Amino acid sequence: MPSQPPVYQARSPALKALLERGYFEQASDIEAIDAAFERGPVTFYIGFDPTAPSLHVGSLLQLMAMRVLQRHGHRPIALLGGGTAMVGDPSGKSEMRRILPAEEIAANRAEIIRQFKVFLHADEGSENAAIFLDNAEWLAGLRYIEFLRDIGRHFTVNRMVAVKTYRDRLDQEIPLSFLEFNYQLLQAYDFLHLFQTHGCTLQMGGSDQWGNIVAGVELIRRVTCEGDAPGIAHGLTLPLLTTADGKKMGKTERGAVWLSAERLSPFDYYQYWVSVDDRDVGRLLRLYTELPLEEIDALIKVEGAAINSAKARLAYEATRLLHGDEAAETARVAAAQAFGGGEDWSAVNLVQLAAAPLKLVDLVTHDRVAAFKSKREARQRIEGGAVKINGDAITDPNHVLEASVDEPLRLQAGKKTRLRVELSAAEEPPPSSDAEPAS
RNA sequence: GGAUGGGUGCCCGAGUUGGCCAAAGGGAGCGGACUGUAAAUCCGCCGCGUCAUCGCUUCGAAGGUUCGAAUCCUUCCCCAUCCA
Repeated sequence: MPSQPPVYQARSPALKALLERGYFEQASDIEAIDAAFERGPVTFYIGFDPTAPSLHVGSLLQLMAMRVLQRHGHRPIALLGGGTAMVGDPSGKSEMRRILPAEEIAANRAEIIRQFKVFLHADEGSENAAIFLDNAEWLAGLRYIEFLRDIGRHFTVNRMVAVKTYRDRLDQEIPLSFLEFNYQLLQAYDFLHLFQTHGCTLQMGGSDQWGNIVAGVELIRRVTCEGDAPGIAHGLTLPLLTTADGKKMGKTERGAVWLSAERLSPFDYYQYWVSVDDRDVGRLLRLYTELPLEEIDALIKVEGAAINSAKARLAYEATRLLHGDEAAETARVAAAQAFGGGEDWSAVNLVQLAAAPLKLVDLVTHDRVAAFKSKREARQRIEGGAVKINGDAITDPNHVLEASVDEPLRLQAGKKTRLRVELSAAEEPPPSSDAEPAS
């Protein structure tokens, strides 16, 4: 059973904000964390997995929480798991993950750090400027024997096996490799390292990270209690978001909702938020925007279709935070026109193709449009009335489109695809060139 | 290394007396209707193909038997459990 919503009355503004906005799931010692927040700036960290070329809205939740704390004067460390990524976190996974080559992980790093910087300030000279680190720095050079002796001895397998992540895997008799089994030690070691080198006393993470986080808290206690100044560290987890219909937040069939504009245009990002389930709007406004709570309450206190304006606001604010005012405004206008039956699509994405005359099926499956997966499917959908041009359904897949002279075609394909298409005459077809580029 | 049970389409999961299997069923997804760019519901689609009662490629891999194989044989690879 997930723990009940905490009734804890926070004294520190920082914790209060986390609680009110819904970022809190559970903590190792909530009162101590509260007290620490009150006492002064706390250095805290969250680890991010660099196995994808961009973060997505799942990790955005963590960033938003960090942002809240940073705004309250605490110092965030965004840790890139370049080292642990080579091991692979088994948390919440039923199968061993593909292990990425080091080069690929390194290639993802720059983009992810860029995204960190959108949400966390790292201003020179600021007390609580965010710090960006990669645990490959200290993990890559670890020596096995030393690690076992210094760190490994603080862990008992009995305890490790009791951790939910591992226990589930064992109970279900799904193989858990020794490699994965070590993940927890490495993450605990990260925390210890940050504790010792940066005075980091709080680790946060998704609720699936609970076991790993607690392991770090305990490791710090064990290691430091041997010295003269026992150290105390804490852990706090954020809820694992699921949408009202029970799916993981941020996953669509078209893939994850990426933060990178190259992988998901601001318009599509905006669209993601506009089309969330009614029941999720309030929660998402609290988590993914910085609107005051009273304003959010007012927005969602409406009946029926009026909730759409709250969604529009959610989409606008979320897009603004990530892509900036201008992109958000463009997306807003484009969406309002394209989906509101407007004819002014000037803000809608424009695709220019030099391919006229072109059959409708070919247009709709063109790489640059990609509304349907295959021609076969496209044909079926077209015949079913899924495609409209300039507002009129066209049900003949072989309908031929000529070059658009005056203004681009307004193409509607299925529920979500809205594009402007500028068709110009095809260039001289390369004479059946098998003259492939010499390579 | 040995024994046993397995590897089917995005996922789960039928199918193994050889043809009626592009492969049941469910889920997910997609499209349509209804709506509010929501949910629920209903209908349709759901390997690919120049648009097809046609073709091509799929049932771990490679061969083989056969008029014909996901279904039989051989070898190999992988996974799980137990034993060493």
